[in-house]
Amino acid sequence: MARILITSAIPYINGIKHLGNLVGSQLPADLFARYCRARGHEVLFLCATDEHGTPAELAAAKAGKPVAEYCAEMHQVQAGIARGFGLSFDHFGRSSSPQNHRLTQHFAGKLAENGLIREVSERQVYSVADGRFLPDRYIEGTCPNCGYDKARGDQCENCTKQLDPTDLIDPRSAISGSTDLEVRETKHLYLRQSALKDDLDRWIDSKTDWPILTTSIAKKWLHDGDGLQDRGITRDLDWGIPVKKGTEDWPGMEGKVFYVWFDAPIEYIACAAEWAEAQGLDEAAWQRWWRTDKGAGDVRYVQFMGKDNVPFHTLSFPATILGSGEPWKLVDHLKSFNYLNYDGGQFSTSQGRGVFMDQALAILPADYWRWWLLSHAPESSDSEFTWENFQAAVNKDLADVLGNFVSRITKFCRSKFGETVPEGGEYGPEEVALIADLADRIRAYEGFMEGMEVRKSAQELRAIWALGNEYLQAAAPWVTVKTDPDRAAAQVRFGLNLIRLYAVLSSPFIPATSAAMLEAMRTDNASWPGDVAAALSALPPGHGFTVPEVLFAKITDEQREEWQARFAGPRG
RNA sequence: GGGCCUGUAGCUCAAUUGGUUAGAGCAGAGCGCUCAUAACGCUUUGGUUGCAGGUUCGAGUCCUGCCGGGCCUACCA
Repeated sequence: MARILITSAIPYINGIKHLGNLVGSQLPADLFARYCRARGHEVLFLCATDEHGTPAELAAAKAGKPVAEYCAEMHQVQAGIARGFGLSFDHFGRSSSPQNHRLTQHFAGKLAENGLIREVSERQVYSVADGRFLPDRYIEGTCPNCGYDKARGDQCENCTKQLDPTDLIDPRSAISGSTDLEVRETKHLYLRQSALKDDLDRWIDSKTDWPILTTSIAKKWLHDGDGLQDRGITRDLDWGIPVKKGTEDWPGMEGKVFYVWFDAPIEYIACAAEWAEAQGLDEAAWQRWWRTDKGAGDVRYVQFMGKDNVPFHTLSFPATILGSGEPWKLVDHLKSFNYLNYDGGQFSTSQGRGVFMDQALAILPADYWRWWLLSHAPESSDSEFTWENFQAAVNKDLADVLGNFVSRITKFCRSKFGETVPEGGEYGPEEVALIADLADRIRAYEGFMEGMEVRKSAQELRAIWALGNEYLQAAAPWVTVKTDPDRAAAQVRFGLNLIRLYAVLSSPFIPATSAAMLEAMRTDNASWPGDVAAALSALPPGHGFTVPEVLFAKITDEQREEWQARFAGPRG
């Protein structure tokens, strides 16, 4: 039994996430966590909301609420939706937790002790009307290069020229539109990532089995231009973790907070501390997952995220950990995903384009979405959601191949033998042959799941389902029942046992349906089929069952057209 | 501008890392079955692997150029 620590990139607090966000981190992480648990491993699966930063402050202001209150509410909303999707976090924490405050300040203190923090005085744009410093992207003006009047302070979206906010003609605040801007001197802390460049480089080089997407992004940042740059880790904001050196004040940094990208990954650790506290456990309980000197030596740590998060997880966060000089666990495997597009364009939170998690759940049960998203996960390149593809794939895979299999065998049994696993007959050569085929495919499925090859896993699982229909077609119990009732009884018994087997194998993908299948079979035996022959005798003759409701109703053309129209425009 | 990824059947994707005749699922066609959600099974039609060159006994795979799509480029997160 292995010990596996799993984290999903933590979703930002300013609103409900769309399906593209879900498929890039939380959902595949949940698939892996459920699989690892099903295999009997000890798993700690953590996620949280990422609550700091300018967008959170602005979203709260827009909602007319204090930012702390807004974040607390949105955390509850996101937690509820996560439950709705069956995301099996051991804990869903908050980056604003007291635990994260302490740990973030602790790491900053250690980094300072080790000479890896430097103070930098810089000049930044301050908006008098907004009462705040403005990040470059929150300053708008006319592009000096092309004359576009909505150029942002970091780059002109029209001509793509890189800009400095002071380059803009007639600059204004993107928040309030105010032109009452001035440049003020302010002091910030920088993490000396450049000093850790060689350590990080060697570490990345040792990760030969990571996705190319992951290592190429890391390499680019390490070697591009002058190499890895130091990064500012503080901001002039109200909402965030106050800058402290461990538990001590940091002279000159009063009123400043840590930058969200400094404290967000540390929340992975703090979340474990939150989990322990919520479980009534002591410090040692979470440290054995995170401190290699306190029991985490045998932990395998896997992270899941979209490609946009890769630099922070391959460089910034490892720099924080390595730089602390303390024996914290570094990530062992980093699974990154491309983007899911929506009907010819990108999903967009800011533009309200696509299907959002709450809307998805309002339309269909989570398992429909889980199956489609995972079986189309954007692993090798960006992938695309279309309603036609969604309807066709879900109807075929879930309703026809799996759902109908369960229907045909349970209903046939009920009509010929009653709602009891029939007695009589024995498994013959056909069943033995199928057991061998199943075993081959199950072993392949395990290999793909362990390798986090999501699409291939789904493909293999579907092939396993299809074997059931092939078997029934060949066995034809509706024929043998007339000539050789014992033979028919054995065939039906085999088919009913396949339902239980499928429930177990499918549980990482479609947990709610798997549970319904086990319930219909009136069993709580969800043990993984190491011995496939034994697994197919788990339900003995005489065992009662229930014919379940249709597991997956088909998506009709009318529904699809209605949804297509409803989600064509921006979210209302 | 620079870097990285990507282009394979009508659609969505594979191809053991340079090795026989490029494979699956869906959609299409034909046949079979009648237990089942008009479901299932079997058979089958689809390819000049974006284009043009090159290296090699051999290229979807490596190199060069061109065309298209995407991402990143460090103060959104």
